[in-house]
Amino acid sequence: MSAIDLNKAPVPNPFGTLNPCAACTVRDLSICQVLNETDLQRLAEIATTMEIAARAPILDEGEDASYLFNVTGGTVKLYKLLPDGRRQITGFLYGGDFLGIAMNEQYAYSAEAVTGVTLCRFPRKKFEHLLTVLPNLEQRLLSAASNELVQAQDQMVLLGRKTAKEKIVSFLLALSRRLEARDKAPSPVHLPMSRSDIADYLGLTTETVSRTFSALKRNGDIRLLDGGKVELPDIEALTEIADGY
Amino acid sequence: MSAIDLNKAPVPNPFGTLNPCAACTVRDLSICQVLNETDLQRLAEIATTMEIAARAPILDEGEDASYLFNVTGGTVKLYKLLPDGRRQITGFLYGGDFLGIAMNEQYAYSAEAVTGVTLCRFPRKKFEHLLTVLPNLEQRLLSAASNELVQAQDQMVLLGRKTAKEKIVSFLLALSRRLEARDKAPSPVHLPMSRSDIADYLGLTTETVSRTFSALKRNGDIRLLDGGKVELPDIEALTEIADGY
DNA sequence: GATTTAAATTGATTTAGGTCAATACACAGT
DNA sequence: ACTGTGTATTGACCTAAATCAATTTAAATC
Repeated sequence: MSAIDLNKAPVPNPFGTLNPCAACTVRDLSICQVLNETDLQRLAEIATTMEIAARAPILDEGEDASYLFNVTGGTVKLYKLLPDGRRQITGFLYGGDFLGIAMNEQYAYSAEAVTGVTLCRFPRKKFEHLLTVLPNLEQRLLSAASNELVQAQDQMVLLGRKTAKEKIVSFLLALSRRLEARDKAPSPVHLPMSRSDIADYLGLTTETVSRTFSALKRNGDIRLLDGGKVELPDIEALTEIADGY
Repeated sequence: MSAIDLNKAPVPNPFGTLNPCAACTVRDLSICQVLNETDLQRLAEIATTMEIAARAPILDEGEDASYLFNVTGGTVKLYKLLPDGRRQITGFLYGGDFLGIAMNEQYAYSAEAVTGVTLCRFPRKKFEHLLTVLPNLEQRLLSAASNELVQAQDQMVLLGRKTAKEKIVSFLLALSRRLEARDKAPSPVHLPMSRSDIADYLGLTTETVSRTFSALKRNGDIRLLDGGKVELPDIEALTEIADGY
């Protein structure tokens, strides 16, 4: 059974026959950005908007890849498991991110909602057909894949060669840069995920994550606010820490 | 100055006005596989074949990404450096692999020839233009990017969560599977790269790589032949080791 | 607001893999 | 064959982060 069946059923389009994209708050951040009204309509026709509760599974590694998704709100984690339960989180997705570039006939990883999540779901076959007739969209997807690969390589450097402190600071800075890229203040950053998720993303344990946060706090490098917010008082200084100067 | 300038000058097409692709031994493994005669000719028109000596640089991180490449022979390593010299090798490329999917205006990593290497070089602007008129090629590139992303995620699991032994065995098995995918015997595998390269690929030190090879050998899990060849006597058993059962 | 329950933090101890150092080996050049 | 230079291996020791084990804090649930 598909993991998605465990979740709330697709939400009926609240705009009746209207294009749901009209109300999409992340359109300009997503792959839809390159589509004109006509083409957007064609994509909307194969899309279903959905809401997923926090902690609910979205898809499971190895499952037939029947659907692709656009994350329109909330935070999603992607992860892979080893047989004995060791887990590596390969990425976090936020509003505007596309879910499903990296796969073949089966999903190559599992995905789970970290917070409440809203998604735009596309049947894969139909989506792939659209790709063949919307060259803009295919180009945009290639560009997204290219960016993801660059990020993946940075993450390999982090996992293979950085210390715990450098890993944590790199992670915080990546979130900060993401805010900047969207014309928001680079600090504070929000951490919707648990210490254990952060640990599994950075190749550490929860204890080491916690200790490292405490040490950074003690040293004045960061300030832990409530609601999972972290203030970065000196981003320059943090950048030096992240790259181990 | 471009790293490529340090290498041997481009080799004049040895086939005169003939399409050099006619003699390409890895055409069916590369992105060219999807092109018909006419389109292949168009790609060949913007291509220059080159030979790079072992250890010579091919491109440098941060440099303007003026060229893209097809590896037609030999082994290439891709890597990123931290300011203090720590190195992470993000991948090895072999005949048929495409070099340059993951980048923006500048190269996101450095590339160096491990062995003597033959390349097919494309000016990026011209290549990108060709993409817009050869939809097959763009599709193939997207599919290549997707596969690379899947591989990158596997590598994150390896770097973040596997033990030294699991890392080494996973690496050997990946090479073995590559041989199988090309209808060759899955053992022995060839290791053209140094212990230090393997270490920087797996997030280990040369000493640990060496010790782990020795332990695997002592245990009969592998046999070290000369010429950098490694025999894998029981691939089933190694697969269990690689995933930590 | 009181009561569970889960998540985060901190402490004590262990260990896998790193570091430092000394051979051993391989092969390129004479 | 001999010699030199870089690479690989092995040994002794050390340390960053993991593991094991309490607490403390925060967030649900009644």
